[in-house]
Amino acid sequence: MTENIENILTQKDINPTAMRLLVLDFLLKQTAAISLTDLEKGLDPSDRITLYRALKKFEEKGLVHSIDDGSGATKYALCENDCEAGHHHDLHVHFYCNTCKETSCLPKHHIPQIALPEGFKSEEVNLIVKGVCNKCVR
Amino acid sequence: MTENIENILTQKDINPTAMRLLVLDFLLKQTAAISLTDLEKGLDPSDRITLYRALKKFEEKGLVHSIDDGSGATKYALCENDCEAGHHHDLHVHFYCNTCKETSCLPKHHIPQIALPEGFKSEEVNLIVKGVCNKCVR
DNA sequence: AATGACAGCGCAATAGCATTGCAAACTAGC
DNA sequence: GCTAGTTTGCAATGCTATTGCGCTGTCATT
Repeated sequence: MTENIENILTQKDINPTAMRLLVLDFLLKQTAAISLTDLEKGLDPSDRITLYRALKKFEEKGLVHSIDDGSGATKYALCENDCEAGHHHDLHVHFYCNTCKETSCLPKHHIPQIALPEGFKSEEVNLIVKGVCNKCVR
Repeated sequence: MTENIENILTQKDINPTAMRLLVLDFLLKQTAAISLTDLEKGLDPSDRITLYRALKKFEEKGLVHSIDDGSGATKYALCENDCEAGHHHDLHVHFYCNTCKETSCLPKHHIPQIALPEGFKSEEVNLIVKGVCNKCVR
């Protein structure tokens, strides 16, 4: 069981330490993107800085991607399989629910091509839709 | 001359104080969206808090809109004419230049409709394109 | 088995940003 | 001129990201 998680790390060239296994395990259980504070609360007696560095390492190695949803805190979520170190493919839409404050990925919804004016070169696109998610709507 | 600026404020139901005239005047001179810190530096011997509250007031009254470009600092830019108090129409794309760190509005590029999954309700869309702007590209 | 290099971890500390409370200064209406 | 309400400036708070440093455990080499 833990073998699985460990494999994920080693495949991404990340040393599987106890702390990192915990973090990855926690991430795998999430349905939405989580902030550093969420992670800290989820893994109670843990140091915030250590978790921060674990996430940074994961991001650097292409295991998670970070999302800035405008809530002030950076959110993190596991990447799709096709991400590589330093070369993210997270060109999908993120959804921020104004009610439950959860940020989730909508990987099926690709970001449409934006026609930029002459001389502009696009390197990255960030599309956040805010509203009410399917759990909060009624 | 100052008459003009004053009129803009009164039309938006904002008391035209000296400070606010200065802020609006500064905003009118900008080609890109500016952060609070930019504003503070541009109007040198001014209190950051006062400027912050001026911008808040402007935003509340529909004179400027705020943009979170992921740089950590909120940027502000004047609205188009069709904005009203509490009811913004800033559904245009924002461009963040990774080189000069400037954020500009691309009002001609409307945000395409995003088809959300069942049960999701969109209230606001935030589309930031990052790359190199026409001044920095070569 | 001892040693040394190194990675990871936890604590402390820093810096930048948004935001609020409070008291002084100012403005407008009476 | 006086009072009420608005605006301003200072101080302070809280949250976030980020870095430095020393301790600890691990692993390889001798």
